[in-house]
Amino acid sequence: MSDLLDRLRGRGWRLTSQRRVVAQVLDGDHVHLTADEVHLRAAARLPEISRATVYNTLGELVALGEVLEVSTVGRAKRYDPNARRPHQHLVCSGCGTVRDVHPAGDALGDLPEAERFGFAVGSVEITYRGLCPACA
Amino acid sequence: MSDLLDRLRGRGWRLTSQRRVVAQVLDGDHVHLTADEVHLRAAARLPEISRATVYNTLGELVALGEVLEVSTVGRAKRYDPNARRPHQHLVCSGCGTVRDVHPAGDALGDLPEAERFGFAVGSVEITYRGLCPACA
DNA sequence: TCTTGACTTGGACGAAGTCCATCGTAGGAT
DNA sequence: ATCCTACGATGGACTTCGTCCAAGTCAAGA
Repeated sequence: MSDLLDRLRGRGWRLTSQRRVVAQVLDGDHVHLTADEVHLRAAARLPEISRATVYNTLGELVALGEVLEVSTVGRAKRYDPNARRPHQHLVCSGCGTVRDVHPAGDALGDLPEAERFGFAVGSVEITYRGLCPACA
Repeated sequence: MSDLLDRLRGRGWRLTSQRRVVAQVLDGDHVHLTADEVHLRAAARLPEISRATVYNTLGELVALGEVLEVSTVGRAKRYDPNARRPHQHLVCSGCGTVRDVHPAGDALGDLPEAERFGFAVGSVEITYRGLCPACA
């Protein structure tokens, strides 16, 4: 965790108490929180932190590549602090729960040259959708 | 197109002029429209159509599997009328252009049983990201 | 043609997220 | 140790995207 704070300081970040708290919340456990949940947990430690600051900080962490945005259909974005090990996501269509998964194939390689339309393809994002045991 | 209307009638849909117009708009050209764009185009043919009806109709078409929701990063959902042939999307990180692509692998099969956490996995959504020739 | 319940309407409502003017403070300068 | 100041925080208004609802309308079967 202090690793993260160190990296941020190394990039010229001012270490405000707000940013420290947001970083701590994200590092706390490996869940996929919405911005609102991050705000809730951050406010437990620093009651006066504002929503705008949480949004700003999350946006900056995403821009720095320290945190990933998980695109969800029709729900609030979720933030994934596990940006360092590549993985994909399994999303419950019922409750929105997100789990990290590690499929076997090579999706990038599976896209034939003829299908790339001259694009410089850099990444693949795979989302598996289904119902979790509780929602089934 | 009348194929689509036939299928919908076969499923017990009442064929209202509003539903007809939305179906026509979606069938018109193979683009990836937002709900608002669908409403705009539908209103060109049937000026008094309401936003609520467009949302309802799109939701029903998605539920019936006639249209796909494309998850976009942080913007409005897009609706893809090309639901009959399975395909994935190639998105330009520069300008946002979306192209349909057809990768070779079997992404669903690539997710090991041990990685499914008891979920009933039903679909995979793959998004390739990169820069199109114009943006590169 | 009549009837009826499915469909549509528009406006209020709500959730998620952005913007902005103003205030506060981290951290370098002295 | 204190001062300065630009960067960051604040909170409330605003925007965007979408849902809900009560009341009115109409497609299609009897």
